[in-house]
Amino acid sequence: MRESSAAEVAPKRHQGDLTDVLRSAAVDVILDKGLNSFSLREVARRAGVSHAAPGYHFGDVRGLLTSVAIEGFNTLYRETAAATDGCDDPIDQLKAIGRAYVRVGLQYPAHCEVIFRADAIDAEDARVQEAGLRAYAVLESTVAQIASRHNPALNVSDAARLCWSVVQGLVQLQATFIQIDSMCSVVSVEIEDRAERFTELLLSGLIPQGMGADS
Amino acid sequence: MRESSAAEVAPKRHQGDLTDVLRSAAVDVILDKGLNSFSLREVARRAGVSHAAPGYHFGDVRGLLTSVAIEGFNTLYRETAAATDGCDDPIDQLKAIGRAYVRVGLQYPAHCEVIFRADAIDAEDARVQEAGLRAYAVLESTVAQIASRHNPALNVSDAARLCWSVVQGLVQLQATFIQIDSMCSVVSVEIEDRAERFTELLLSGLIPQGMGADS
DNA sequence: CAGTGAGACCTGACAACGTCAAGTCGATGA
DNA sequence: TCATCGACTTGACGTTGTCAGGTCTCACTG
Repeated sequence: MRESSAAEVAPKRHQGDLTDVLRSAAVDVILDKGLNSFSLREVARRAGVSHAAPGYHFGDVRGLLTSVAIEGFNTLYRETAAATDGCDDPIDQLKAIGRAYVRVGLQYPAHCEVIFRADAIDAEDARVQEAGLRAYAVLESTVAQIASRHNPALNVSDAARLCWSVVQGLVQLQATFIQIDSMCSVVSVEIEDRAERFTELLLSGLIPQGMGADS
Repeated sequence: MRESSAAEVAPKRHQGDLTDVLRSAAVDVILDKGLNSFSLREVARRAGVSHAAPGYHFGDVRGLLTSVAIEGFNTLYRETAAATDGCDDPIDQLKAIGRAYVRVGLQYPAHCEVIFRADAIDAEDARVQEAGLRAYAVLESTVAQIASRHNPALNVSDAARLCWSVVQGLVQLQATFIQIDSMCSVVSVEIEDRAERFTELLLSGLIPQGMGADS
């Protein structure tokens, strides 16, 4: 995330990397206007450039959002990979991934909003696909380790996708959960805690007969 | 879903329920243009009315989409409730709910796309909240029965939300899964089968020591 | 049966948007 | 010195959401 100290005051020309400035302006716009009132012209305004500059660099709206999505996947990869780095036990790794995933969801909500919005980005873009696959691979390899150590019968692909669905659903539904809680006058659980509890519920299923996984 | 045999040819006046016609036209537009190139004017065009008619009935874009979301939640409630109706065993009920959920996702993709798109609809709308809660209650009561019969220690709220997250994540990620499969040259699993397998993976976690639940 | 009101929709207008074509301007290489 | 090229800008066009005001029809009153 490069600093954008220049280029924010008035229209200038021939900046080196306007793309970074534009992308981060785009994130800003998503954050406080939401994705469905996102506009290239607003991005241009915030970046202090002409209304057509974003189009020049990213082709069109999809192009810019796709670029944000790639950044998001890379962040997801970086964070989950880093989270698993410390620990050897794949079960701890899985918990760490769950926490990392929702943490990314909290810390970069704009990126996460864009990532799986297939109709808003160019999902066919090779760079998105590659970045996404790389992030997914972290999860799958952890699940594979769990399988080999604790449950050889486990279908790794299914289990990994189950985990992914869980965190993805959680990130998307958290707002709804909070709403339900408030309607039922219950104090809401923090999303990271929820992720932890979900992972444990999942785990006691992934491991037969409840061995391992000291909670 | 009322038939809209009239009002489709040319602008007419004082039709009884233009709202239904407009809502179903909206679903059509979402289906073949996607939610992010959704436009009220296109809806009006398909319904054969003036460009401002949708605005008159639904206030604005959010209003129309919110109305679609309510219809979606009601369908979800109807289908899941019907699915659980036949069987007594709560475990079978849960499986049936999972299947019903993804079936609704397949059959009414437009509604499902809208339902959890908090930024596109008015999530504060009381009717949406009520409809959503009603649909969720079906799931929670099934999970509660599972808990009382098979695992009294189970946190029902957590478990129900875990299940919800799973199906929600699954519906949203299915496209990505298919993409991954095709990149790995693997034949994709049908989403209903995937839901079935996910439910079983979940279940063997929800029930301690692997009792019950003949697979 | 004329008159009146209201509801349901239409017409017209406006600003904002995405996108494209064409222009401009600084740096770079010959 | 000049041509060229990349990085933007300017201007324009068609489309959109939304609002104000008009119009038509029905129901009802007297």
